[in-house]
Amino acid sequence: MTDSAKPTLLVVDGHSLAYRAFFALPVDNFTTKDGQHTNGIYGFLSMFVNLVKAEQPTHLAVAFDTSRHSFRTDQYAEYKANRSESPAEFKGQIPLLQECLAAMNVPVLTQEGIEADDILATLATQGAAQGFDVLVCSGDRDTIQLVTDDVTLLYPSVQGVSQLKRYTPDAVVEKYGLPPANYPDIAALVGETSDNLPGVPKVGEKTAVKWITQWGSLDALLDNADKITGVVGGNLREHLDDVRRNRSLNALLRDVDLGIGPADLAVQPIDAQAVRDIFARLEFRTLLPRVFDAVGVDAETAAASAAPAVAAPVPTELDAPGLTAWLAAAGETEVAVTVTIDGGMPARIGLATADAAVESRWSEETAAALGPWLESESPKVLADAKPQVKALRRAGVRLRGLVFDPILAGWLLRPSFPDKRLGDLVDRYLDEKLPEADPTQLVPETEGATPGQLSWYILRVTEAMRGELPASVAAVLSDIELPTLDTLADMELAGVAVSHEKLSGFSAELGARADAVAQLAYAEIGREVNLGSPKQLQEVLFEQLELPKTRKTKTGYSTDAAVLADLQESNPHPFLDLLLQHREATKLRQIIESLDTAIGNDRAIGADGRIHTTYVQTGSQTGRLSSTDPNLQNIPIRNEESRRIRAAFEVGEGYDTLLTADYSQIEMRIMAHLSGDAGLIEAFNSGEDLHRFVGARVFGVDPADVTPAMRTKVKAMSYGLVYGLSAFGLSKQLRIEQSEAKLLMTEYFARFGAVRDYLRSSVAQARIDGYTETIFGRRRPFPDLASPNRVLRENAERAALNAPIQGSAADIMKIALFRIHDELRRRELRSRILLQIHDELVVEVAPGEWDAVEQIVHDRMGDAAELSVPLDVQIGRGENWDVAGH
DNA sequence: ATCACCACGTA
DNA sequence: CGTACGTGGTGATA
Repeated sequence: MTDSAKPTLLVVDGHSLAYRAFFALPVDNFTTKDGQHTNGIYGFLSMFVNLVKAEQPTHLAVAFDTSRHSFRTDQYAEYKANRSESPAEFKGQIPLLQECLAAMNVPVLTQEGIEADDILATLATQGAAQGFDVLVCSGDRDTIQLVTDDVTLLYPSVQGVSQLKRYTPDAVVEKYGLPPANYPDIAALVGETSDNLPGVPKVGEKTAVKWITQWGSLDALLDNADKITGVVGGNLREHLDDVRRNRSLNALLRDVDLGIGPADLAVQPIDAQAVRDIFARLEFRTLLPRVFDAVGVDAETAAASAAPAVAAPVPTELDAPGLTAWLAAAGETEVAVTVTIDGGMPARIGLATADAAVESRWSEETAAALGPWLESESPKVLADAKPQVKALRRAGVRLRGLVFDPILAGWLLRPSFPDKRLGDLVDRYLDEKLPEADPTQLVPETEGATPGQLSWYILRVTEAMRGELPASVAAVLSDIELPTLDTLADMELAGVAVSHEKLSGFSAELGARADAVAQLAYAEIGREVNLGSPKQLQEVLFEQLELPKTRKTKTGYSTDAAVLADLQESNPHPFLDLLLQHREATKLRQIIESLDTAIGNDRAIGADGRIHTTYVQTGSQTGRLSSTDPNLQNIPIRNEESRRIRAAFEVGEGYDTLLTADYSQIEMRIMAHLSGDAGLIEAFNSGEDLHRFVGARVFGVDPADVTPAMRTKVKAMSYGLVYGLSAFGLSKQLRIEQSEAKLLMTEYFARFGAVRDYLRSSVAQARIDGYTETIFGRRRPFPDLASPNRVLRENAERAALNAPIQGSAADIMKIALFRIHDELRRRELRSRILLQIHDELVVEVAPGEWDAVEQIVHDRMGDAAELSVPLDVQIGRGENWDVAGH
């Protein structure tokens, strides 16, 4: 039992315990979606938080080995030489575990040439001398020698890392028959297989203890070795040097110069935000509350632990004249604005400057007082501005002067785990807790922040974030994202007209076909199964029909379309084709149904015969938009039948026609620009079809002699390049031998070598910087480029190779998007942008405006960026999206 | 109800 | 063993 008056020092051998956890926990249950194994990290942290909670140490450190090399291997090259290389799946976990500990503000100690246990021994010795109760936690038996009245060893049992056995001096005597200080003597005689230290043959623990007890010490025993009788006596005499060597090596260093001592290891409050971040990356969910619990902070208040929160001002409720006066006083200072929304319309509005907050109900009078200021260039900050901008527009107010949106800024800073709510940003950048009402309570204990208070927080978060925004990222925010936000609000409000009649007719047709095909399929196999269930299909295909097993998935064997097509080729069966037909019909029908229910589904607008998607501006890691509710960026186009869906997207009433505009090969053009490859640049400047031009070069023929097969091959190669395609992937896609794919790549790079050089150097630069950058300065971090896990690292390499290309294309499209929007408005044209599908725009053109609109769209897309190759824009026109898209 | 997984639509 | 997304069904969990 520890004396509660004494401070408690807990020192842990991180490496050995994580290694035990690695083997104790099934790796399959502890792997992130990217493929990072986390079982060792999880097991260690799980044990560690239990330990901290149970022991309540006042001082704490975790030690790690630096490498296999140490002063012991210098003395004896065979030391631990029998140990096999630790698995790669484990190695990669140590740096991540150290990151977790750093986030928890737990000191991580390492020393070149010194093993973790020597660090433990040094700290334990110093701690005991300085009046600490010391707890040593290690999986290495040599640490038994450290046990004294002041030092207790916690040793993992064979059952697992969570069961720790306490070794006090009494417990050591009970188990080994000798006091802790003599344990190394026994170990030296017996030997330690795991350290590759052979002992005296035929001498086990029993004999060793007997000898030491008899002679009092190892030295005395060795001095009197000639007095030992029998075979073991002879063995001892023959292995005296081994025993001396073992004893020398198993003595832990107690005087390592660590530069710090036990007193420097006082337990620190954890960095709750950092813990959340690293746990999110490792996909640990249940561990988070346990960590907060162990350190005495509950998860909800953890964020507020460090800094004392400044109380938000109590906002003053103002009427219309009050608002006018307040705004006049605010002048041109930056004001944060929060609009609450009810039924799509503004309900309340809160305004804040650095030292004051006011708010008001939205009414005709207050709107009239606020309108001119909201529509002025006076600088404003809104968090997640788009829905608020939309609500204001519905109320007839066009917000201008938006200079910052912390949600967008947060996404630009960390696109992989964007903070979605203001509360997340308050946690991260202010280290405070945003007051939020508990939605589960009818009468919440804590009131949620009011709009005025929210605005006050927004302003403070903004100030904190500006300090962290690199200039190039700040420029992306103000020059690209904020103007885009404004445009997207109008696009979402406009919506796109979709014909319910066309859709419902087609849906019924497909439904009837799906049913008929299903009946035929059932007949083929003699029973009814759920054709939508991969699990049931596996039974049919691989058990009943005994078709060859296909690509493995996590839960069995794949039944996807590519696999079924392969099966149809090798083992033709009518069921396969029927299944494919059924899949196609049901998939199309499902898309149609979801579109149909989305028509006029926007509560705020009512049924207007149009679909209003939501563009998620923070929806990608590369800078692209995403589209939800419904997703209008994945409407089918590939085959004739699916185009009937596009035909249902029509020009709306009061408008004349739809215009589609798309960039042709924008990513390859960006590649040409970034790589500066003379051949590729020439290809785009020549006016020749890109793939024909490239094909001619690669195959050494005239452009006119490039066959369709050649064109297909170089086209696949060109597109694949942007994604980091391998020879294996290329051969699979083109269904050619790997050797041929390899040859194709060789020939391609022989002609377009600068492309390869660029791709390589861009990944290399990302490895140095830790992030990639688009032409316009948008960044994307890639921590996994440094991972020792090959799969993880190579995935990161491909994504890093793609990010500047896809991201630059997204930047260019956004620039074109808002410039078109702005010019249409400036010239007071009624025509409006409806949709953005990454490299395509759909515009609704008002009567008499075609020529002007076509010109604007073409030119603004064409001159959105100045590259070393032209940006080619294809324009289409028609009464519906299908026709216009041709 | 919520989650993971599979499958599949787009650029 | 090619990047970036969102949706919907199934089947296993709670």
